[in-house]
Amino acid sequence: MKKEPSLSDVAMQLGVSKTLVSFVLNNKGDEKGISKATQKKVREKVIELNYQPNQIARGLRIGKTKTIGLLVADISNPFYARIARIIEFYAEKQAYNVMFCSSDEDENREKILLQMFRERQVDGAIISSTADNPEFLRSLIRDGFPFVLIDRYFENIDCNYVVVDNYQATYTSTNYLLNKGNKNIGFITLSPSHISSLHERKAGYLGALNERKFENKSDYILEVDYSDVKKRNYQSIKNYFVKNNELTAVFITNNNLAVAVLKTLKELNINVPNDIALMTFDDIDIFRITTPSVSVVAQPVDEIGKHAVSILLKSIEEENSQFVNKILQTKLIIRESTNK
Amino acid sequence: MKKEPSLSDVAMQLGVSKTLVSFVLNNKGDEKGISKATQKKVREKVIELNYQPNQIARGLRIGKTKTIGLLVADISNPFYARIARIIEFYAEKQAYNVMFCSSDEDENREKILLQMFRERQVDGAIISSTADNPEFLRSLIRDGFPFVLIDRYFENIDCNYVVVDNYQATYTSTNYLLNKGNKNIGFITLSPSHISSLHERKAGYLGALNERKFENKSDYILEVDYSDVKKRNYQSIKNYFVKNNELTAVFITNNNLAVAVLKTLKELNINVPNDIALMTFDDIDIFRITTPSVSVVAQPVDEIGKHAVSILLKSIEEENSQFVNKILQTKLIIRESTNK
DNA sequence: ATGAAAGCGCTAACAT
DNA sequence: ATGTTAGCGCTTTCAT
Repeated sequence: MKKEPSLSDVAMQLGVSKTLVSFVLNNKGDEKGISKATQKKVREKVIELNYQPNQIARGLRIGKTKTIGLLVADISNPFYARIARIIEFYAEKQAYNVMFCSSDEDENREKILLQMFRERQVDGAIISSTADNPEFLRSLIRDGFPFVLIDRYFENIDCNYVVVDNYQATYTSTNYLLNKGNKNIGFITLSPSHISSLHERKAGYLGALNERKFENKSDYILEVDYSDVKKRNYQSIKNYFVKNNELTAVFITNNNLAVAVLKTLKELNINVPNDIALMTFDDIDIFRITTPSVSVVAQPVDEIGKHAVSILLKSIEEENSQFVNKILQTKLIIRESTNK
Repeated sequence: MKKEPSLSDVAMQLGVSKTLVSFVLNNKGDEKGISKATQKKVREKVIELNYQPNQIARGLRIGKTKTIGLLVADISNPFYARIARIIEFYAEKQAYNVMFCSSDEDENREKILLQMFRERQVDGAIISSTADNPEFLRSLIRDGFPFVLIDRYFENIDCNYVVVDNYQATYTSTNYLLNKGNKNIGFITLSPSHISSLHERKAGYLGALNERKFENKSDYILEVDYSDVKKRNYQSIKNYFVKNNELTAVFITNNNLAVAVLKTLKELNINVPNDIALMTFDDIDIFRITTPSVSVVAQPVDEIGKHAVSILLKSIEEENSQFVNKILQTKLIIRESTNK
């Protein structure tokens, strides 16, 4: 790799100081009273040499890298991929760049990746945390490292977060299914189950059942290992449906899992919605074009990304800004899969 | 943000030199003959202070950031999201991090983003280029900036790339459809059409038709604007099917586009595969669970990502390594959508 | 077995 | 209107 021209190359060739060149390039030329003529000379030389400022050096000097870290379970999950795109969009508007990492829902990996982000001096991070014991988040707060949680938060940790009202979402959805006359409603979710969003989704489901005095059979709740879904091992799902064939509806807490369930039902020759109604979290493309199309709880993905970035950047740029907590509402979209 | 402890904090508190601490932390303690006892002291102090090396400073000093850039059209396209995940996986193994950007198939954006990558001193980049006039890639080569193209390459630019045999892929697919007795086979692709992969896919389709002496009506080829797909404006697709209702099969060159077509066909009440057979590029989850499931040309995504990283890192770490060109084979996966 | 000092490329306070 | 200089936190050569 050829050596790139540096500020001093530009300065030297022009017979001026680095300071001057730096001022001009940072648009402080007028403010600092650099003559128009000199400014022009500088800009021309920059183009001639194809000089590109070294942002690493700049970052070291000013203590900011204009980079933010994005830490999610899996960047290839359409929900997170979509969020990544939105985050990129808003970050770029303010000249920030984004670095991503996938934790694979592994708490230990999450810690390591976060540490890596910090060593690389990202100015802050957007995190979908998988932590069960989020002590390490406390230490981020103690150090004043700016971050905002998305999708999941922790009751006993006071920090920035942007989440949706998961309880309300599944409470409403379950009621919808009950009102359609379903008496045996299954619930399929992911483990690790300590994750706040999953936890609350389950609570919303149970809340709706209890309120209507429906018994909630524990058999009707299935927790599938994240790693099984990743490895496409759907045995537990198959067993679940074989065993609980009196179910008339099922709610699924995550898009990946819903895909797994749809595949399994297809294999088992169980028809949606005639044999069983189906509803899931996450409005991704796929659910609009399946036959039947799938009723979903849509998260306001754009809003999540937008708020996450704006809260983070505020947190980075203003010392001691207050923590902000944003709880967004979801939207129930009814399609064919719940239409018996 | 609290000031982080630095190397000299560690050194000072221990009453030793920065050099020594640096040696120990870079595992050169033994080689440099630092006594075991001192090494132990250093490591303990590091933990006590929770010292985290500043990789920006390190990067400036050694001229490497251990970061690679990933530039694609849209990180939220499942094909690219998947590749991103793979690239992350292999990069991490060698202690590299990845920064991503989406060009939106905009050549000018691509140039700017690439420049930004260079200013941020990424050690190299993996690029799915949208360029029509790829002169700026030549200047990367001139500067010795390491990069590898994926998905698309340029005939007259000698550089690293990892692509699939697109001609063969559509040639085989079209022949499959012809053998099934289809006489009027449509072809729906994206513009900008100069992109090598799209270009070759079209050539493969035409090649198969010509060989069998089938006339290729230009009406049967539809080019949809990338921006229309993004904006979910499917009017041209609708018109196409209304106009060409003698089609018995259609091949689509990209997953996003296929989703758009499936939605449109559903709206128009055109049944797949009874009214029309359908086949597309890219084996993403969605196509396995639709009814009917969709026949696809599967790209070896894992292989693409794996090779891209390994070629790039080699290119970064070895001066004057030869350019390598990898052309991978696709796999035709037949599902229900072509089963009349 | 350990340290001093230079320098990566930049910014900014302080000259002049 | 422009220049000198110190220093961000690290690595590494050369001393001792």
